[in-house]
Amino acid sequence: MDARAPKGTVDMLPGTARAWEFMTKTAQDLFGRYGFEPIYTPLFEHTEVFTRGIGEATDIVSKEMYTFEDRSGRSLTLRPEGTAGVVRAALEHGLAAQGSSAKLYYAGPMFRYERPQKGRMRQFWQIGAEVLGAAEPSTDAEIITLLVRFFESVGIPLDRMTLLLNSMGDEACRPAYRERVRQFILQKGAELCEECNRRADTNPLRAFDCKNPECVAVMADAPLLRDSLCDECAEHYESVKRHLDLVGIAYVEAPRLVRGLDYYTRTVFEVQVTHGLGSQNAIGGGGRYDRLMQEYGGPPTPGLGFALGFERTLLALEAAGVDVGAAPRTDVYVAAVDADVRPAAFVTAARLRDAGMAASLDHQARSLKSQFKQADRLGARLVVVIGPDELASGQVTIRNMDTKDETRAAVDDVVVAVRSRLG
RNA sequence: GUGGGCGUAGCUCAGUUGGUUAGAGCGUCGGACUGUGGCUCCGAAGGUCGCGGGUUCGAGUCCCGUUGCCCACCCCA
Repeated sequence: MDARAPKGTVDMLPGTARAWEFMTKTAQDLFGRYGFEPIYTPLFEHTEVFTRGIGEATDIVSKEMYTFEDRSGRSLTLRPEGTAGVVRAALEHGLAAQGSSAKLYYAGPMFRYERPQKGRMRQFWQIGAEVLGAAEPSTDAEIITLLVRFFESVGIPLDRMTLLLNSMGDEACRPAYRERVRQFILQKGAELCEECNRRADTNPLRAFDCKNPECVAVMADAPLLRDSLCDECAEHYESVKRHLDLVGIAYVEAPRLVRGLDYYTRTVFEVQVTHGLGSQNAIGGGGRYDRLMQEYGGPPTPGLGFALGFERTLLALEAAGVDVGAAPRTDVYVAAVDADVRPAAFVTAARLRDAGMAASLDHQARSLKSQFKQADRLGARLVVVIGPDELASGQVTIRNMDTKDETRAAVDDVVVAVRSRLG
């Protein structure tokens, strides 16, 4: 068989896995301080959860989903993002029912059928946070702050990230604006690429996302939503900015920032970095989705959240020269001189571990010399040597690997002796 | 879906105009007078040269196909 992982997936070997754990722990601690609680939702959902939530016309739904039928003929889809499932779960369990609110975070893999490249995988990991049942602009500022603080906490220098901010309007002002953009595109049709022309009817705002230089140039003259926000949206947006100012979170207004999921309303944001991501630039992003719960048939429930990518965050950290997650270091290595004393070494290591120390030993009857090499490689500060001599006198030898001092201790006292020597 | 680059030991790579037993560094294992590490020295193990065809007396080296990886487009985390 082919031992290689499927295209677009990777094994997270210990070095990467440690970074994953570091990021997860950082999030658990930080998000907890902001009042968020963990939630785990299924890795797959009924396909409709995503098609209705994310939007039929989006790239994700139209060409990137892992959709399959189970043995009963249900259409299921591996989650391409985390928000839809969390909102669905909140609806199912009434987590934000009747005016209550919920603050939830999750971490885990997402799946999108794409051509892999730097910072882009078919299975990729995200941490996300969602607030359901909160409409106030201070909530937007709070969750944006959390996102920025997370990146700071793991070690991305502030001067390497940019927070982009925009408002997408709501059902009161977006439809009219959308129509204006559509008209604009139709008018400029000849100057825009084929894809953008197609977008005119399906999702005109996405034309702002086109990287084609000519399209970018043309779209630069397109009407901006900022100039046609309804009063409520404009007010909300201003308030979000004021709250960010209050806590000193720097942002750059990006009136053309349009994110790839249809459920966003009002606030959208994205954190970009300049180094390490190849042709990608966003390490995290999110926004408000005040109509998503209704889309699922639930009561009107405002919501907002963000997601950040593990892989991209790690790339940004590496580019910034941040060393994440050192390998665990062995405190003490237990060396056996010959086969007769190996049971004693085995027991000694077990006792040291039971007492809370990190102990290692050889199981392959290697020479004493190679056991020392191993001890050195593992970074052991002490080596407990057990041999015929020691056993005869009921003692063990304890060598300090840094100073090379060797002392003896009674076998029965080895735990205490090692602990005191470890300081 | 489209385009470009690349696939040689566990890892990073060399392999001359096609020519005999495919190399190096690192890593691993063993050894350098009797039970002791980091440096040094010696030695060993380890390779279907991605896979399949073809050209040739002969191919890791050339041609075709295929597959995988990487990077980019698209879009996003």
